[in-house]
Amino acid sequence: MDELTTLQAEVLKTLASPRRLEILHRLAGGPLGVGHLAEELRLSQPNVSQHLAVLRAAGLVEAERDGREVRYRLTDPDVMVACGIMRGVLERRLVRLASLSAPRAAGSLAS
Amino acid sequence: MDELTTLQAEVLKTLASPRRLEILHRLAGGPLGVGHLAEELRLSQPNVSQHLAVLRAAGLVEAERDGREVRYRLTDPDVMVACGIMRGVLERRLVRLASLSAPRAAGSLAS
DNA sequence: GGCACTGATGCGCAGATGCGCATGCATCGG
DNA sequence: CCGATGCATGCGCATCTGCGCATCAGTGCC
Repeated sequence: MDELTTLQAEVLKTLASPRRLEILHRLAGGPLGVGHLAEELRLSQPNVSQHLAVLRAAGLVEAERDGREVRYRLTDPDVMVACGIMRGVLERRLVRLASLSAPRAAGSLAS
Repeated sequence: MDELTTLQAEVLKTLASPRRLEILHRLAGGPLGVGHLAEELRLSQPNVSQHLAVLRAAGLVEAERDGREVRYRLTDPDVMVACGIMRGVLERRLVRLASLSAPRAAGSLAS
């Protein structure tokens, strides 16, 4: 029905991978080559390349040749802002879970 | 490696469905019963129920019985804020695509 | 208790995804 | 031209997901 919703689901599906999230986080610090990413993330080069292809197809990253290397960079940093908000929510959730199992250790001030 | 990243990927995977996104958007307007959702979204009741179960497992919604009905509501509205940001990005992207195919009709002011 | 209503669950199939692995393609140096 | 480097692609398999359908379970009314 709503095309925007469909598109958003596609993008979210692309983001819904720990490896791709890691890749994006690295790219948030600046453009990087495939080999560099593969080394830092301890992943095989083909694997990283595939994930980057997926991210590129979703329009989340852009590629640019620089000599023999191919530099990838974030297309739209705002996406990472959205991810950051979500991370904040999840962090709070983890803290909450931790304080439930050990109330006197954490934020029991609230009660 | 990073547990937060893994958790985030799980949540994103849960969000990566047009139907679930629609459900969340409806719930953003207030708690609703399963049948109500199914009717509005033109989906079968079992289907909606399954999606709600998935959303509940991810901690995105919470359920509460009210008589025979089961009211579902958003656990954390901030998640929808993140979704909103992403929607904004995608909207802009769609506009950009439209203006590329018909430059004189849209935001050609920029040039 | 019996019945109607509302929601949850089990099952099976079709389609999609992620991964490792081997291989193909482009670029640069000799 | 040839080898080396850096990246992309194709393939096959194991796994997962979403959906429809039928059925089960909880609740309230009579």
